[in-house]
Amino acid sequence: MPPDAPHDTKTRLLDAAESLLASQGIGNTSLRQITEKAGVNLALVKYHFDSKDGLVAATLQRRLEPINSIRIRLLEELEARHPHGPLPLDDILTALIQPVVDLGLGGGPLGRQFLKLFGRIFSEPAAAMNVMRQQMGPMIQRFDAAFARALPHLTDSDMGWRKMATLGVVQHSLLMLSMMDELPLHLRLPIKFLRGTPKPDVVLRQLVAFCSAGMQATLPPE
Amino acid sequence: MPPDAPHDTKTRLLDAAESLLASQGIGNTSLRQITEKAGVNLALVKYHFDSKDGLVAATLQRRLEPINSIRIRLLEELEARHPHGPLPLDDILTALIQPVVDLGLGGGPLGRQFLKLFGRIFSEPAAAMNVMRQQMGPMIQRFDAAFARALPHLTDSDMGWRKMATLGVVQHSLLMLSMMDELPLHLRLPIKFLRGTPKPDVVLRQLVAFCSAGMQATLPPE
DNA sequence: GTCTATAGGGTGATAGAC
DNA sequence: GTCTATCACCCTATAGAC
Repeated sequence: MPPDAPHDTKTRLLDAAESLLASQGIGNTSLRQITEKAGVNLALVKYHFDSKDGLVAATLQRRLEPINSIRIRLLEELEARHPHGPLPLDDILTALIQPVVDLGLGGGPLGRQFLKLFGRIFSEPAAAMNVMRQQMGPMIQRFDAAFARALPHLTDSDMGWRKMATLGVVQHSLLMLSMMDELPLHLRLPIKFLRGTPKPDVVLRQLVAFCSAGMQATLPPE
Repeated sequence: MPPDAPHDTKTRLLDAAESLLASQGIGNTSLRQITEKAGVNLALVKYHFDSKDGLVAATLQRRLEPINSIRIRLLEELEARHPHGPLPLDDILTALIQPVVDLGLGGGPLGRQFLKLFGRIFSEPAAAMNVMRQQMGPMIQRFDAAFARALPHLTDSDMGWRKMATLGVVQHSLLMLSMMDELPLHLRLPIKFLRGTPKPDVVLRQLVAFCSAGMQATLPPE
């Protein structure tokens, strides 16, 4: 237990869980590892979070909620600046991508930890899926109208494919970035073009450019 | 054990492992579950694959190897058709994406199973990473020259970001598609635009269009 | 809120007989 | 190649004292 560990038991459990879940995955992390790292008694997991699933869900929720709040705030500000007519696509994508990139790469190693956990979310089972439904679902739906205003000529189906692809770009790129400092050099094939940790604004610029172009793609005839 | 189960023990273990690893993830699947499903003695895992990690690696390898062989063959055919000058970007992307989509969605439910396992690869720990290095790394490197010929004006760094984003699109979209028939309706937010299983050529067309546009994106000034 | 103690079960690995 | 049996350890959940 580090000397500056928070005194609140719940927070200590969440911090320890976040770090271990990020580096090992959910299935491979035990409550014993978490409580030991937190310097907290095993039984307190049940008292504060009821079960392992409860702790995992709370860990995800703690970070996702503020990120999604900022996303929606940015989107609302954008809508206020453009009350009529089409919305600038790049600005919508920035509202979607900037908060998670900033929180992940802007701060210290804690943010990186969360990026990794976030990158894993879609691959992990039920516990994570519940958070997806509560946190990500409503957020994405909130963006639907904005995307439709920016690209009014797209069918629902075409738009669906493109939103899925956009989420994939964000998810995968952030997972790769978060793994950078822990992969041995010879395993860094997908990101060997990077020297050191990229700055948030560099990441944002690249991801927005790719997704924006993809969103506006012309489908070839069938 | 189904009546048409293969008689080869190794194959039975690989089949059972593939199905269980896909639906539960690596960390949440035990050797006992796998051997029971395979109708095979627990100790035979050690004999044939030495360890759980060995079995997991072999399971991934069995499917990735033929997919990556086809990818490289398609790429070579493309290069033979265009011995000089720029390569058509969409054709490169098709060579990269078509084999995995076809194997995943073209056949029966077995392919779908693999798609899910494949979609999880990047989130799972060391065992999977070894296969990445052996199977995916060389394959992606093989495509590097082709991409450079198609987009000669891109810097190495810009190209790196775009290749990463492209892999993210493929990885994430296929994972979502493979989860379709198992997610409850109310959890299908990211793919609710789909009715039923999409045909491989529809998926290919959408993914190639998005990635192709993203690859050719114009970066805004910093 | 926090603790001890334990129930009840799962885990991967492996020695050694056939 | 296949089996049984077992080792040594890990797991989550929980009852009940403080």
